[in-house]
Formats: sequence, C-alpha cells, structure tokens
Amino acid sequence: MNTSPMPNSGGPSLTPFEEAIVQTDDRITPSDASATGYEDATAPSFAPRHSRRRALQEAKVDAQRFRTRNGQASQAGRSPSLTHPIVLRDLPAHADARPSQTQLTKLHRSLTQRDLVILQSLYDYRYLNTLQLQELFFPSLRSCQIRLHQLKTLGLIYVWKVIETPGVRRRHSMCLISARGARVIADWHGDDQRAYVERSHEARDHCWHAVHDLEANQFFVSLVSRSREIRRQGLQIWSGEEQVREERRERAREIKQRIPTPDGRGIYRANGGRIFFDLDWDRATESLQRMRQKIASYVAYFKQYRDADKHHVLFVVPNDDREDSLQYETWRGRPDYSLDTCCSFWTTTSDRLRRWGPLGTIWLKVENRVEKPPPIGITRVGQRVAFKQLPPMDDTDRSTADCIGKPFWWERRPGGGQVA
DNA sequence: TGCTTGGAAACTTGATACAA
DNA sequence: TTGTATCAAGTTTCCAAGCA
Repeated sequence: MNTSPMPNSGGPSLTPFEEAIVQTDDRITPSDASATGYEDATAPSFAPRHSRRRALQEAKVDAQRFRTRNGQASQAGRSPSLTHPIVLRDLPAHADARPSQTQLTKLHRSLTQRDLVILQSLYDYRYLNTLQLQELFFPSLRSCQIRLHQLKTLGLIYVWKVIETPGVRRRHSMCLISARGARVIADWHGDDQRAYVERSHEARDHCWHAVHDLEANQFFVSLVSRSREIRRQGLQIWSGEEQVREERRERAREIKQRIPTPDGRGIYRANGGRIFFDLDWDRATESLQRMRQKIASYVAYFKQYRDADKHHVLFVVPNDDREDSLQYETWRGRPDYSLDTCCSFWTTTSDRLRRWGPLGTIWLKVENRVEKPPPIGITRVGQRVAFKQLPPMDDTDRSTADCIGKPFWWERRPGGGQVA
C-alpha cells in the first residue's frame, strides 16, 4: 500500500515538511537568533527563568546529546504510536488531599511560572506524556523527568507508567493533573476550586480515551515543535476539547441544533495571516453514519459564519481506505447549492502525519462544491497542500514571538496555550 | 538488544552573605 | 562599595535498573 503523499511534479526530492519551510526560507538561523533576541536555536532553546547553564555542550565538542530512543527524538509525532497500551495507574493519597491556605501559599512560592503553566496545560488538555511536556517546556528529557518527579512528589500531578503489549515495552509516562494541582491552579486564578477539582477527577477516573487524547494532543505538540524554528510562524492558540465544548454549548442553545465538538481547536499564524482550524482525530472507532452526522453538524454550524470557508476542519484518519471513505462521505454531506458559506474540510492519514509532520504537504481538500464525487483512490492521486497553504482568515503583522513553544513562551503566556 | 526511567556526578550561573 | 566565598537551582551526560 502506497501511503506516501503525492509529490509535486518534477521537483527536487524534498520531503513535504522540507518543502513547507524551504519555500519561505524562514528558518531561524543561529545568527538570526542572536540578532533578533531569540535564544540560540541550536543550544537549549528554553529553560525555566533565564537558564543559568548554557556552556557545557559547547565546551564538550564531542558530547553526544542524550537520547532515550533511536532516531530523531526532537521530531514530535515520530514517537511510536501506541497500539495496545496499558496504563498503570498510581494514585497517591496526598494528591487528592485538600491543601490548607498556608500550604497553598507555600506551594505558590516554590512553583515557577513554568510549573504553573505546565499544571494549566495538564488541566486544559487532560493528558500529556513526558515527551510531549518536554517538547513544550524543557530543553532535555532528563530535566523534564526531574521536574515532573518533583511536581509528583508535591502531589500536584499524577505520573502513570505506560507499558505496551505484546510483551512489555515501556513507553513514555502519562501525566495528568491531580485534585491538589487543580486547587493550586484555581487559587492562582482566584476562582472557585470545585469546578477545577471536578475536572481533575473526571480525567483521573474516566481515562478510557486517554490514548485518543494523547494522539490528538500530539498533533498540536508537533505543530509547536515543527514551527519553533520558523520565523513568522507559530501556534497562537491551542484550545482543548473541554474549552471548545464549553464555548460552543452556549451557541448550541442559541441556534437550537447540534454543535460539532472537535478534539481541539487552534489558530496558526503563518505568512501574516491566521489559520483557524478544528482537529478531528479519528481512530476508525466511529461508524460512517456517525461521521456523516458529524460532518452535517460542521456544515450546519459554520454556515452562519462569514468567511466560513476559512474555517478548516482537519480530519486525521488511520489509513488510506478510511480517508477514501471519509472524502466520499464528506462530499455526500455537501451543503445545498443555494448555500454559499461552508467550512473547508481537509483529510490526511496518521501515517503521513507521523512521517512528514503537520506542516508537510499532506492535506487533501474535500471538493464538496463539485457535482461529481471524489474518484475511488483519491487518497493516492489527489493533490495535497502544506498546512501553511490553508487559506488564512485575515492579515496581521503581530509578532509570533508569543506563540506556544517559542523561547520562554510560558512567561509571556501565564494563561497557557488557550489564552493569547 | 531496545526502550524508558531515574540516580549520580559534573558543571554553570544567579543570589546572598560577609569581610575588607 | 567591592571582591570573594558559598549555596541553590537548573542542565547535561553517563550509566544502571527493569522489562521481554
């Protein structure tokens, strides 16, 4: 089965990801980094507060960067996908204990801004593994592990071991916020603690979809990781499923119809514009009928928006066959001809995503305004585009330095990734 | 052997205390 | 006020443990 994306005609043999960044020559070079105030792009690019250490790797010329697995660990999305994971839940009692006001004050004093944003991210996105947290916040996996261990010791997060069958193969541990951590976040914001604790209990007790959530979150982490060294590009907003559901629930009441709830929503800044997108991570566990309903709800919801075609709904599916089926079903669910506002649907496969990353030339548009259905095998013959080629909503010159994953981003974004 | 975690040692750097 | 010593925190590399 050919799962490679269709190359552009006759060009040099660049990967879709390389094409995506070479076209603009926008990579941040070390000289640019010092000139623009970016951290040295090759040295540890982020660290808590202002990193005190920087010279060791430069001093040791032959030093090999530590890797916990073969291959390019820094390329998010290339970690092995989980097939039969078993989560070993560990529930220390003190993680659920209610801290006194004195203890809360003490905790706040001992936590850095980065720690708070880590807690906020775990609250917002439910589950992140150690590798994903490292991509978002730490210069190395080891320093990430040490800090997470400290947060675990303080009872602010759970760190659950993940093993995979057949046999037993250790995978990166899964982290989620504890009730105690949720109270710290609520106290930080000056909010009532009950809703925060409730959500933390929800994540702790109902983790059947943890793998799905980790995979969906990996998409955003990959976006962050891939865009980190590209000037004028970055993930400005990453909203978790809960946040989107909350936002759209009110709208659903207003318009009295079902509202689609994606696995995440984002705003990506590229080429001076903002690309609005919803992510729907499909593991082929839902029937095609259910997918049809979902597509119909997207069409109905976005038709009320001006520039609806610039709201992009991205489906990531497990294989080519599923992508073929989804292309057809989405075309079948096309809006009425009298309706000239409809969101744009795009599909790709998880294999392409792993191989080329989200910025690669992997996105296949669903042509749902044409009369003829997509041909069988569209997944292999369709012309794909890069992420940054998705039509943006508007133009703006605002800097991308505050985007998620940029150096010290958590210091400029105390509310985490959901708040610009 | 491969993979991940975590302990230990070495190193850097900012903050602080203290003497001159 | 300045120079020095010490401490604490953060980071990296090396390596062992544990597992099949």
